[in-house]
Amino acid sequence: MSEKPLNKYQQKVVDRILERRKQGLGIDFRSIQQDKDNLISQAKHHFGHGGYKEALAAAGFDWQEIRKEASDVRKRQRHEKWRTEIIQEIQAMHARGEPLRSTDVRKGGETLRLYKRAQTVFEQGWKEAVGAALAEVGKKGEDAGVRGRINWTPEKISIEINKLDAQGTNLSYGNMLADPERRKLFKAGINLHGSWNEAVKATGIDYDEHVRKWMASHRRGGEQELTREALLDLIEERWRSGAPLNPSHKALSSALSASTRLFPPRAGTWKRAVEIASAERNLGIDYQTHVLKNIPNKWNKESIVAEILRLHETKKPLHQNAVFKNYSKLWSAANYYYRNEGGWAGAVNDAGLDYEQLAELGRNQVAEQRKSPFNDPRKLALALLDKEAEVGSRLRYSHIAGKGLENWVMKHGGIKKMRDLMEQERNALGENERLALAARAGDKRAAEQLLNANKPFILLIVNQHGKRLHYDDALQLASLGLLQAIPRFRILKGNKFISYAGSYMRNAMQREPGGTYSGSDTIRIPVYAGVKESQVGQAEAKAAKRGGQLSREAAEQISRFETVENVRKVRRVMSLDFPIPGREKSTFADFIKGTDGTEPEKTVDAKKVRAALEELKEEDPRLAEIVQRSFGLEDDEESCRQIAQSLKLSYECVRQLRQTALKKLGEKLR
DNA sequence: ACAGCCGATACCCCTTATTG
DNA sequence: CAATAAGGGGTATCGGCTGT
Repeated sequence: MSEKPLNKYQQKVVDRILERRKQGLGIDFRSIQQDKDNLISQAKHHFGHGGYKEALAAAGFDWQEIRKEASDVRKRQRHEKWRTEIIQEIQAMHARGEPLRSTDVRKGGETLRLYKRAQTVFEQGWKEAVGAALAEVGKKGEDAGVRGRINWTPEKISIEINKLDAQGTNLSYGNMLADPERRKLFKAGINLHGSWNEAVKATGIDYDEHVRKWMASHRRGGEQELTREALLDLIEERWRSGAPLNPSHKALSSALSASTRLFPPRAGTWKRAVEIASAERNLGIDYQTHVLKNIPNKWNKESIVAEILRLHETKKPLHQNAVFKNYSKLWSAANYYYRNEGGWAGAVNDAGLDYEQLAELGRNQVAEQRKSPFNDPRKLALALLDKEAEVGSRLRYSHIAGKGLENWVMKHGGIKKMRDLMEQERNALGENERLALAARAGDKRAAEQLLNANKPFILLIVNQHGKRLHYDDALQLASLGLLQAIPRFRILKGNKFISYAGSYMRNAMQREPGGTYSGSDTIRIPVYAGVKESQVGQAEAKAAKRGGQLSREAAEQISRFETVENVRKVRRVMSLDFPIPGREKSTFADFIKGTDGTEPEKTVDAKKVRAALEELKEEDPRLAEIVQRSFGLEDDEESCRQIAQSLKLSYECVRQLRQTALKKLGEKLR
């Protein structure tokens, strides 16, 4: 803030500043730099310390203000640019037929980014952006389903109902309920009028009449609404020819609907139709004995009471909503048989229970069930661990900013706190579960460790479920199964990894060998791993030589894998170095399973194994030989088939003998 | 090497709408 | 109605960049 008069150089600088200003150029630091103007260095030179700041002051500008002004300008420019980008993108989305409602675009990913940006650029946010975008193509936001929240009033409901009616929409309860588009209106109608029926009636439409008309006009092609006479004819004819007359019979569907129209009121109309036919045509049908007896009806008061008691014993909620939803047959039966005794409540009371009390209990129970598990911060921490594994890096706020998890995280003190809790929970996990998380996050070594650590378990599963397969195949399938389980494993569910993986392993092996499993699912690896890897390697090398083209020979070698992806996948699995029963003798102990299968991970001292093996040799040298050869204790390990060939036994026989041998060894090691 | 700037993003909190 | 999800506003921090 120099009060001193300016020298001529300084004056020149000030003039240049004013000149820029006059031309509408920016006079903030950045703009000048961007224009490669030497004004800054001039100012520094002539104004000394403080440089440009001083010069600005001398020119009568406040540095802070100029800065702010400039940043505002940039912001405006940026926003202007965004504005067109956003509008273009929305139009493109609209053209692609993608949903434009804020609830849809806010779900995450690119659209969420677009949405947030629209919020900063447009004063009224997303809604305005969509409106502007669609206005350019001559449409309104409503066309894309965008609408604000609706404060429903009876008037609005009536207007909407009238609109739908004019469009020829089926206003029946079932149709409204089924259609998510109309759900809001439907719910609002029920809320404000007590029932949908009332809502429609309040609009001045006769609900029953409407539904009847609609049904009639939408009758499937060719079907004619039966006349009264035709209906009676039909009943008579069926009765005389001995055809079944019970209403559940398929051939009677149109007759049934006609009966509701011809013989109202609705309930029991079929019965009435039959009775009328019987009376007018002198058929002498007794509905009760001739028709109803054909209907397999398990319900009566007794069975209803029994069913209620059964449900009560299994602690199922018995308030009417739950029963209506879960046991609709029981519900309608009870309401029918107890129609004069208080309906469902009457039935429950008849079962000797207190309905009011049960209803209260049931409601509470349901409310409890509905409560999110995340009320427990530890559960939330587990979910976050899963999430972290899913994204594969340290969990950031943006990963959970999808509102659902975010709200819970906030409720429990923010993400920093949750990170601590996550760490605690992680430490409380078992080794397998920790490894599974790491593996899911993309840690190859963790996957490898997981395989190694569970070797005994894999062997156990292979022995139990891989009987129909070549042993080595089974081993590969089982280990693939374990790997498949990794990305789908969720800590939150509270399962042990190994029990979860078990089902994948079993599934993998139980699939038909040679079956058409392709793509990202299981691949069957038919032969010995090392051989296959070298085959694949060779094939790829040859392919590379030919500039990516596989020779016929090479293609044949790998053709079992069907696709290049599968070949790669095989390579990946191989590179995990799955431990085919080892060449190092000391690892053998790992393969002996406990006979009860409860502690497959228990390992045994190698020396003891050797002793046990010697013992076995005494008892049954053939068993010992099979074990030695199949696990390569003396020499290279051999497959069951190889051993079978040299012993002149069948493959299956050798496999069984090996199993027996392992079992015996296991017992000796106890 | 260090400080300051700046835009973007991370983080947080409170209000309001929706849901069951 | 209670529980949950969405809406929307704010401050703090990050990380790239520049000038000293």
